[in-house]
Amino acid sequence: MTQFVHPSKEDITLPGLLSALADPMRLKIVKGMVGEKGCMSCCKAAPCPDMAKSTLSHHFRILREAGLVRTEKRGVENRNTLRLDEVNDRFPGLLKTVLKLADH
Amino acid sequence: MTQFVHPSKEDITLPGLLSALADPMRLKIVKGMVGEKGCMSCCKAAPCPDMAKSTLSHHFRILREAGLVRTEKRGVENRNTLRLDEVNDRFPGLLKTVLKLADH
DNA sequence: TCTATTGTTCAATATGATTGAACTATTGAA
DNA sequence: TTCAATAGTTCAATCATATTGAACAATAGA
Repeated sequence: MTQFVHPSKEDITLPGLLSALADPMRLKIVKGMVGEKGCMSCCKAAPCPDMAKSTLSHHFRILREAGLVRTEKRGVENRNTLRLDEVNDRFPGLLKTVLKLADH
Repeated sequence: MTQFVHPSKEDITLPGLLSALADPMRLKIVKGMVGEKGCMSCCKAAPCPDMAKSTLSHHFRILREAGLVRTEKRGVENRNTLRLDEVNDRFPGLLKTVLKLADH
């Protein structure tokens, strides 16, 4: 059984968030999750089909450990939810600003 | 003679900025430069006196290449200026948001 | 039960960070 | 002008992190 580790809201840090969002792949994943109302399987969230499964898994782990994403196992796939309220509560305006600028 | 390489405003990228700001040392440097009206020598900007000179030099190179800082040689020391207007012009609100949240 | 699907973990390699040592360039004083 | 002090850069070595293929685990459905 795989257990997912999520930081509590208080343990979310600004460097952790920025570092997680600084990767183009992960930024696309997060953007995609906002579009899909914050819930997505790992495969659906993949911004690039050529990316190795293990790399994708690694990126989701970074997003989890940064506190951006909550992962739950649902059947055969993972259900990933953006921790929007918690992140906004701790760092107001950050996600909104970054995601707005992420278009180009 | 040492020549400093700075990206043009158009070449500043969001991942580059986020990645540069994701490091606690560099975030402190940038914060310090805002407090000092955007101009500072490398030594003065050091957030930690125990840090090796070469590490500090490396951090300033990252900040330069991200487009956050402009470095000019002035006598024996370097004059580092925050490229506030250019960064704000290209990614409006980003610096303000990040720096406001950087306090804690 | 057998197979396909979804994702994790592991080991190996490649890429980036950190530091001490050596070097360059400027300033100021003898 | 020569010498030492100051401020940073560059280089090479070491250490940490990212990336990927291969093997594995767990669930769903035939």
